[in-house]
Amino acid sequence: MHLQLLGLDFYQQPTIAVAQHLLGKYLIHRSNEGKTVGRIVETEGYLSGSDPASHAFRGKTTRNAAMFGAPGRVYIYFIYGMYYCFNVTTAPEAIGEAVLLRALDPVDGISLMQARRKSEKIDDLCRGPAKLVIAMGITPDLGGHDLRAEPLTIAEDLRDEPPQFTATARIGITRATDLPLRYAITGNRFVSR
DNA sequence: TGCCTGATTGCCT
DNA sequence: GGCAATCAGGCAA
Repeated sequence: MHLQLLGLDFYQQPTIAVAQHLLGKYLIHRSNEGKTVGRIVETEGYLSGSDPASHAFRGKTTRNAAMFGAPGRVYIYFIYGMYYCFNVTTAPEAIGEAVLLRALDPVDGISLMQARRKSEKIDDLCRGPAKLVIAMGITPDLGGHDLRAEPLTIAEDLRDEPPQFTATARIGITRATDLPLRYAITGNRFVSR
């Protein structure tokens, strides 16, 4: 597979555009356990100011500080007392916006994903924001990491056509449930729900 | 200080 | 389909 790193300008696009353009891209993590690769098939945008479902809605805090930092970085947060969710920060500094990765198509390192997830089911390895974090071996110490650098990067396969996607309401939130900020590759079997 | 909720998941009925 | 697990942050008192 021929992969090429994304350019910096990618990270300066508006959050909604980034959420859509991340579809079809590859998330690559190299750890001492091995390499895992997943194709992004489902994302959600979280905006600033007008989006009460966003962690950034009430302003910058210790927890969400990464959202207000430089774009193209990792924002990872602890939720429900036991899980982590993985985001890519998007907007310029001081503007708290990010894109949540909700599902991946397992591409490489599948046996490692199965071991981490304690599950053999390919379809279920990365179908869900906390599941993909476990399968990819992403840990909270990667918070703030620059995704242009190892060990965790995002790349594209130039042979890929931009995928068709569907926009729907975001999942698992109780506020701003009307905003169509969830994007999923149309008909993809690895999309959550 | 105390209570409630959450960008979830998996187990139980 | 229902609900427990498990804890940090937000908000009321």
